[in-house]
Amino acid sequence: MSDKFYITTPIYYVNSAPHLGTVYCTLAADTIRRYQAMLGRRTLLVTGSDEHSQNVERAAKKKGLSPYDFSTELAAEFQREWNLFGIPYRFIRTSDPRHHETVQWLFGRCRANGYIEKGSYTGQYCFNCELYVNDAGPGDPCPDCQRPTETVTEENYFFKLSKFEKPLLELYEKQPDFVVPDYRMNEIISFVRGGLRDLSITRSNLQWGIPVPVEGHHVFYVWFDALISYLTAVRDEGWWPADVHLIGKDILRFHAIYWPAFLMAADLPLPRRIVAHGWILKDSVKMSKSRGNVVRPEPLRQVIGADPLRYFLLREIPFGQDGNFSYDALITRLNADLANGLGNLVSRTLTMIRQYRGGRIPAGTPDEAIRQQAEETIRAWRAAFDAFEFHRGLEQLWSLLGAVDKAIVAYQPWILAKKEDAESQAKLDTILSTAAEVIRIAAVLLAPVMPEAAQKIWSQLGMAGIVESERLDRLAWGGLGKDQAIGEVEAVFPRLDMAKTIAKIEQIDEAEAARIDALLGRAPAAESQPAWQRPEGVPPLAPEITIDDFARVDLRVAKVLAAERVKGADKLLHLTVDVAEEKPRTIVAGIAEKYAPEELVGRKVVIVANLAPRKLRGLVSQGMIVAASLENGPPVLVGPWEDVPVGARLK
RNA sequence: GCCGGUGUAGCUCAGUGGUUAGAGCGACGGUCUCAUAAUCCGUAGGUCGUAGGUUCAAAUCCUACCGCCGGCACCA
Repeated sequence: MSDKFYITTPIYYVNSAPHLGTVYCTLAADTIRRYQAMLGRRTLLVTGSDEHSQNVERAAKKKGLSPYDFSTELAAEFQREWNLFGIPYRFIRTSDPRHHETVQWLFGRCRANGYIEKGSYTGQYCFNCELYVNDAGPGDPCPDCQRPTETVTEENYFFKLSKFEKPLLELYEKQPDFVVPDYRMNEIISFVRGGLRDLSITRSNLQWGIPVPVEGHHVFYVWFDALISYLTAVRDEGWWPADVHLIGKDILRFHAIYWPAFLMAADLPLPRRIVAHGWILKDSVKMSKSRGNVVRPEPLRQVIGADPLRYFLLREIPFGQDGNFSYDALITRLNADLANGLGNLVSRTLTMIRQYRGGRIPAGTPDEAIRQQAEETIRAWRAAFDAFEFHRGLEQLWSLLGAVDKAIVAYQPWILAKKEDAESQAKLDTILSTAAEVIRIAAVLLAPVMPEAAQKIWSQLGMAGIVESERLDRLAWGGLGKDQAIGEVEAVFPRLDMAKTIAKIEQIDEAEAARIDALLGRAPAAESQPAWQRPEGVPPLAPEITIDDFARVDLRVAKVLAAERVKGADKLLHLTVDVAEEKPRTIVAGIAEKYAPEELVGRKVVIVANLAPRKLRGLVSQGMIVAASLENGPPVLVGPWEDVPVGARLK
């Protein structure tokens, strides 16, 4: 087993400020790092900022800053957040000259090994998403943002990803836990089995990026930039390879396929594991800027504290799965588990020790059942944390705490205290020392999850030193000092009032939202009247066109003669339509989810009649049906209000 | 359409062949008093998605179907 442990979070895109999702990932990484440190390893957590992109260029311009200065402000915002959360980290910025060097160096190695090739590429590009849209035709909208794509031809450098199909599959086979959870590993395997295409890794249409060391104006594609920061951060220091790349499930493919392929091409060691977590949903709905339901972390931290938030996120959400966040669930769980559970147990135990034993933890014979359960809990905790199943470890520990609460009631120490016989006094010593010992063990186990609270409990128990310098691999029953004097007793987890707590969070959130808008250079919401907001699902207007542009589009009224489902496709209908031509046309339309074939026959619809034919599922579609829809909404067919002969042109 | 997962008490989930199917939370009733209106006890009566099948015995294995989730394909 290695004595070092290097973990990374993604480097976060400076397009937005930290939100609950990034905080979740970073807190989890911090917990894993602390856990590993308590196993005696040298540890390092790297996080950072991903700064090169056209979006950043644009946002900076809007704010009147250079991309670098804009990014500097945002990078500072991230660092500030991690500082406030008490997370030790090393921060890497992609704009750092050291990083530029590393990327160019890696490019050089891949090239020298024959895995880089020059080629040209023509495709539909979405400037908003900075993505090529596979298989899109001219004028097609972007699948993600619905904005129109533009036809772009670039001479680019390609990474020969296709050569790594086999090596990657061998890697996955040899290391089935390369990707965690296992169902994500399966997804990756089946994706790679489906074949890999070479990857264009340079762009010539932006400036704000890392220059490719060749003639021309190329910069590197974001993924042949961002991923490499994991390497830049620790070059020549012996930390590489990373032990864990902790990421969100949305960027798994880049980490599990591209990244190992880049490293193989450059003859470098591969990271040991890619661990993908799920998304946090707000009230069961995905968080997004357009929905305006993004949860800002600062108000939560300020009102309930970093530790309780850490506990909630790791306990409530089975790691790897999507999880739900709501104020109600948060406060309910914190009150139940932390205030009523752990906090109250510490409080009642220490109070009894003070009242019945003068503030000294008596040396007693342990309660055997509790001792056994405690030792089992330590084992289970280790197993759960090694497998990134934090919620299971926490669950186990809490059932131990519950057992202690039950035992206290069974022993009735308040009655024992009033009896003077030796047997009663011995029993009193047993329950008090047993409870105190469990609390000591809990403090050590919890230290990676709630470092501050664990330290408080540790000190209240009268333990000397720093709880995090304890070794989890040596943790066992019986670590209390003889006749140890306890410290000052104080509530560690105050009970939260649901309504007041939520009100406080929302109040702080208002100011925080405004501060972040200003930081990102977004229009500040006018004070008197709220800024107009585009209704959900309504896409922004396409760029202006002239009448001539419009005249090039030939829209015609057509009548559906026949309709049937297309085999092997959910969304496609095969339509035969009459457009007053010599022969009826075939049109393949993606409306099968909304319209049954039989209800279409005989209807008059509008088609784009002069669209270049396109092959879909083996059928040649000669045109496109006009339908209206919101983003991701069902299409609604458009037809004439009054009857009009087929073949009529729309102008 | 293909691949994978999943469907268990109001909620979140545990339970991979064998006594009357469990936990936590929430709710209701009761209790102790060491404790943060905490703890503890009891109650809540869930066709274990549906229909078949295998078996002495199935929530647990098999088949089909339905719902949901994810990936891919496909579309807009």
